[in-house]
Amino acid sequence: MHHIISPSPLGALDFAKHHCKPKKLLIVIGDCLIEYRGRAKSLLDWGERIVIIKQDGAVIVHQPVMREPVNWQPSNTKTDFSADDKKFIVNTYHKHPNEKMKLTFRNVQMMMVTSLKDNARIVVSGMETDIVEKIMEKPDVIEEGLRITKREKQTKSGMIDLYGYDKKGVPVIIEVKRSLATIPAVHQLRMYVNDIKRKNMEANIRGILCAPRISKIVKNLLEDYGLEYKEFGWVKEIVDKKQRKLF
Amino acid sequence: MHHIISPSPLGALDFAKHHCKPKKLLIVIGDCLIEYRGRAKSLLDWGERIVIIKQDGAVIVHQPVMREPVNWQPSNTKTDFSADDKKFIVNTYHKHPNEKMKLTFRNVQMMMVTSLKDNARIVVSGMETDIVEKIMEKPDVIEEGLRITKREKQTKSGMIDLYGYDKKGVPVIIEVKRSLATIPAVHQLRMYVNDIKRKNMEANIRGILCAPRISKIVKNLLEDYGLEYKEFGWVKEIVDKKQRKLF
DNA sequence: CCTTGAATATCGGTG
DNA sequence: CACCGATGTTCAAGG
Repeated sequence: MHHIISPSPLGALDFAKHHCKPKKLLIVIGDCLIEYRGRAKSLLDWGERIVIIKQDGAVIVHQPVMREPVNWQPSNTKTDFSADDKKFIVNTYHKHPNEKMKLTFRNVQMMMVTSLKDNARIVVSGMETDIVEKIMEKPDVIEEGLRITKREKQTKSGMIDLYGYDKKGVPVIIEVKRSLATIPAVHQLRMYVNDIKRKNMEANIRGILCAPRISKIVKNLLEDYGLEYKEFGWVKEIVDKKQRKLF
Repeated sequence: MHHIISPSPLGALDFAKHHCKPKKLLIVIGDCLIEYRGRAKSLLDWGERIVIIKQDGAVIVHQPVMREPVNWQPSNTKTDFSADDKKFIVNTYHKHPNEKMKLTFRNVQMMMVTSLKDNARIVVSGMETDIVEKIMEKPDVIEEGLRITKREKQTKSGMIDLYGYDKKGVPVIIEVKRSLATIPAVHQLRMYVNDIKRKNMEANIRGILCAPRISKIVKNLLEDYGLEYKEFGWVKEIVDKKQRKLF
């Protein structure tokens, strides 16, 4: 791990050239102006930010607030450095899509280079897949007597999450949302149901939107279209099952 | 700006307690294990990462690769520190939604505290709003003789982007997508058209999906529902207009 | 490679 | 506060 405090622009360039090799991670903190051009175009006026150039070439720029980076480049971005006696400049280039970002520093507070070792992969649970799996395993959580026959069935209108029959043998289509269900989700479910109705020449098909909660407008839409809502509350049980071995 | 290299766990705690006050920004680089519980649940095994605690309380954790943080907390998160002679521990708590994240460090490479000043706001152009504005200004880019009468009109099914009449006086509904148009977008447009048809007792209403490109499945869907597609090519002109004063 | 949909999405605007 | 849609969304999975 190497670092330098308050280098001059040429000092910063020297540090970058000397230490910043492939597979190294560089952090620069300083006062910069940022121009981006690619899928869109942006300009960010002077201000003090943190810039991280990661070991895979990804570049992220953080202002002192907010979770999101204000500017960035994805993995496999090429970076080069230049300077004169007033400015230290970082240029980044990416292909497919073509994008470039230029950072012009008029002051650098600190730079550091290191190489981090991290082979761990995060394990997350409680997401839509987990909920779908839970319903597959034990369809009674939706409705007594429900049988699931297919998962992620392809239709002309897109993919549906679950397909099966209720205890009376009526076909049931289920769309799962792990958070607040949206209006497009209702339209999507309605299209699924219509497609199946048309295809099977079958008028009696149920569509169920399964989510922890829905807004009033979504509730009304479902009613208008003869669709149903099943609240699938907080998935504590699912999370605990998957995480038992982790914690 | 203060920093410390390779502190012991208790040294790290001392540094954090001494320097980390509100409105300060803290960076910790070290080997840690991370547990998160909130909307979902996650576990990340030991590895070397960069942790940034921002001046608004946001916390982001970056592995040495990828653009996205592996773990995080949003703005207004509370953080506290503790340690024993083996471990340095960072606990973070957030409300609405309730979430907590615990970082356990078994080694710290570096810590630094600073306070960054950045009042700049990024200016981005080339996005959907710009495209909608462009069409408002000069509807001929969509079709000769088109008149736009309303923007972001509220309907029962949601919001539509643009509403107007073609040169023959036929009502036209336009949905704008700045990138690849999705299947839900088609459903949405279809619902808009149906709503207006029903409300106005008017059978002849056109729906146009406006996007730089569409997939085959979306093209087929549009045809099935009697909707239209208008390619709105790369928005260089728009970008240039808005950015002329910036660059 | 392209297409599709999820995300601890995040974030801003509006009622 | 809840709701809604855009994002330079990013990312992984499947065809």
